Amino acid sequence: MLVDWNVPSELESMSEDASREEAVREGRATIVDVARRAGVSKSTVSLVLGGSALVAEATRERVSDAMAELGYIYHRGAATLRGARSGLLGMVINDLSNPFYVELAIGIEQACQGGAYVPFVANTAENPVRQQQVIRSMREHGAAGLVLAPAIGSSPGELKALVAGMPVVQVMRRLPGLKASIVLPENKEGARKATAHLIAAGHRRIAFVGGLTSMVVRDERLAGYRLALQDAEIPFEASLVIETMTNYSGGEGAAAQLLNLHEPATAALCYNDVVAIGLVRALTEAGISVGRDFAVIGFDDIEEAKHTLPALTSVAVNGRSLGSRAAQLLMRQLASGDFEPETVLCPTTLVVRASCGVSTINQTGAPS
Amino acid sequence: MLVDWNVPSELESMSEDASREEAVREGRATIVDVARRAGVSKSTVSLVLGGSALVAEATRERVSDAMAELGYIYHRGAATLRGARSGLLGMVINDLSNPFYVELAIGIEQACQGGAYVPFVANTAENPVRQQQVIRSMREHGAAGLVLAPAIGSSPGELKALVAGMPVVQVMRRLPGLKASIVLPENKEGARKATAHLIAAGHRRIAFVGGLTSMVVRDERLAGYRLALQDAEIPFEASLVIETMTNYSGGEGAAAQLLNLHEPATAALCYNDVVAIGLVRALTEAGISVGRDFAVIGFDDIEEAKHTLPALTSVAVNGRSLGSRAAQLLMRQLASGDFEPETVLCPTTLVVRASCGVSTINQTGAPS
DNA sequence: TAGAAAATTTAGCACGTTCCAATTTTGGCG
DNA sequence: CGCCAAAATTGGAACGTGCTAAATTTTCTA
Repeated sequence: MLVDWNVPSELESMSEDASREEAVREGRATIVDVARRAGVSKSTVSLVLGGSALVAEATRERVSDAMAELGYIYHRGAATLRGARSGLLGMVINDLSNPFYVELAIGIEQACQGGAYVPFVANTAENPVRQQQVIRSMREHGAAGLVLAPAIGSSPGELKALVAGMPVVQVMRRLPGLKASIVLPENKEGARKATAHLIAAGHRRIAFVGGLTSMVVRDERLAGYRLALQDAEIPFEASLVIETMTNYSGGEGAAAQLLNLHEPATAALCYNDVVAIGLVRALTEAGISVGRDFAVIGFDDIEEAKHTLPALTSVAVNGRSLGSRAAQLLMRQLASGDFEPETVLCPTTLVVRASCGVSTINQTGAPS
Repeated sequence: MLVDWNVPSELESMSEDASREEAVREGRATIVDVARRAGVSKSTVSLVLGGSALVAEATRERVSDAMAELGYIYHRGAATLRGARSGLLGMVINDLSNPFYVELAIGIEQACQGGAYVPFVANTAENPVRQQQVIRSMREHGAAGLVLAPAIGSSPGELKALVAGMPVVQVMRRLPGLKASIVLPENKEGARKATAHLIAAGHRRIAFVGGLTSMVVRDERLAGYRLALQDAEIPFEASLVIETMTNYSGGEGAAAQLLNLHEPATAALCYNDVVAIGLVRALTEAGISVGRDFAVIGFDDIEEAKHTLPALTSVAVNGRSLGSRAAQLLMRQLASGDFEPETVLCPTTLVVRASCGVSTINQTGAPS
């Protein structure tokens, strides 16, 4: 069904010769309409649009006025057809209901502000099928490149064909088979630092809570956790590692398991802040004072972490800067035409707040 | 700078006659390439793409195979040029760092799942200038319609010209001069209900916290608050209305003001949950037990509200359904071609949790 | 003021698609 | 076997823009 585009907005004061033709025009004004109105050729209008230095100041002004009067809107579809860049950057995000990925998206957006690109977000909701659709759709619309936070269970094989010849920057998760750049937080080192902090505070029964075995990021964080234990010569204990969904309820469900252990945990490093907040909540409801009787550390340092009670100690990943880095990398690759994969590791910082119950006194204490 | 598109992906097994030509081809495969490979004309390929019933089953299959082999990607730019719908729905959101608007965006996304449209998010960060840019960019890319959560301070005049002839559905905020549909929560009634609830619990010093006078939504919620007071014959007191930024810090800052009043407040209805959470946090830190000594009610019922301590009582707006409604309305208008403005009011529900300290005992108590 | 040089403007094709009208193929039936 | 209708396929003209090469105008130089 064809809808009537247009409805030429109220134009006052047209020159008499132009008005006849414009009254007849259907659809949006084109470069040719502008040209006619300004009394130049369409080539000149095209030059004005491109900001070319070739066109005389007076002409440029006349053309600009004509564009304003006609409510001219540039037709990018036509331009890409001719080979121009679309100026679209696709961002394919696996879970927008997770605040961390929202931060990531905002970071990407911010990085695009100055540049010539407009970001274009889609949420795959961890659904590989939807991810395929979304990426295809972005290509169809001529996206110049992709920032991809892959959905769990994406198959690199299918993606490979879909993104052939287009630069892709992965964030957070690495898809093994995909030849593409990647921007990652220092997951392992961050988890190591956090765990070491708990150990330094005297904890020895430290749990790792959240995520599922299939998740690459979790593996990295878990590896950091194990490394810290190893450094402190504390034996690793499988029962202290709890798999959950990575949402609030996941964390809430883990509380009981931690407390019912034969020898209960006294501290937990969580896969991310959302899980940690759920855990804190459930522990508090169970009558345990988090920060005094039990230490919890999260991961990501989302905005919300500052505003829980007690405020959550967290390994700060800074989603915004991660997103910005990814977008910048992508834009740089687009500008240079060199799509050689790069890996960018973003440092993590342990932000100590009340939930791990470590006052400055303990921080300098002996490591057990 | 022109970048090399393409890099034709590894194609195995081509028929000998086709291989010569394809080896030479630059750029992405076109409908003509597919046609050649399948041994049909480009018109037939176009019909296959359109799912036309005209084309014979055997032919359709041959064409589909050719498309798969060549990694053909539909070029929407070219199609819109010829008059086809772009299939793009623009979503212009004022503040993606507010979880409520994220919910809204997710709702829009979900509504688009089945349909023929792909949503296209942009965050204006409450910046009217950026909003202009973003809307312009969306038009340039051929967006068929817009869901618009207007930035504070948007000027309807400028927008009007920009969206002329394109259906727009506003959400949450109404721009006075703009002739466009709008989807709104029942702000006034929701605020009235919440306030009445506090009054029924015995409170008489009830504050309204958050937002700035220029905000239309706030005016509506404030009106509901005043209405409830009036119904209970409690005089309105200007010092109980506190303006703040609509973020966590805004709520935090309000706590001191509320407690330092000549006659301190005992309850607060907040402009939104984010403000409410900030307020709860600051009150708790000041040693006040929220839910027992002080009642707080938020607005929006974001996911986070369930997970604070105490859990936050809130007027549930359901951002997702609001977003879905908006997207559905827009798609319906696009399908029918009838852009007559409509107003959709979404009901709100008071979700009672611990932060307003009302056990069932108090709920039935006398109203003052 | 002619002629050259510089500055500015323009004609026209190409891009990948859709749609219309026209053509070819198929199948049924006398 | 021929004819006709229905089914399937096709050629070619747009659509709005960018770019190249060429045309035109203006400015400068002698």
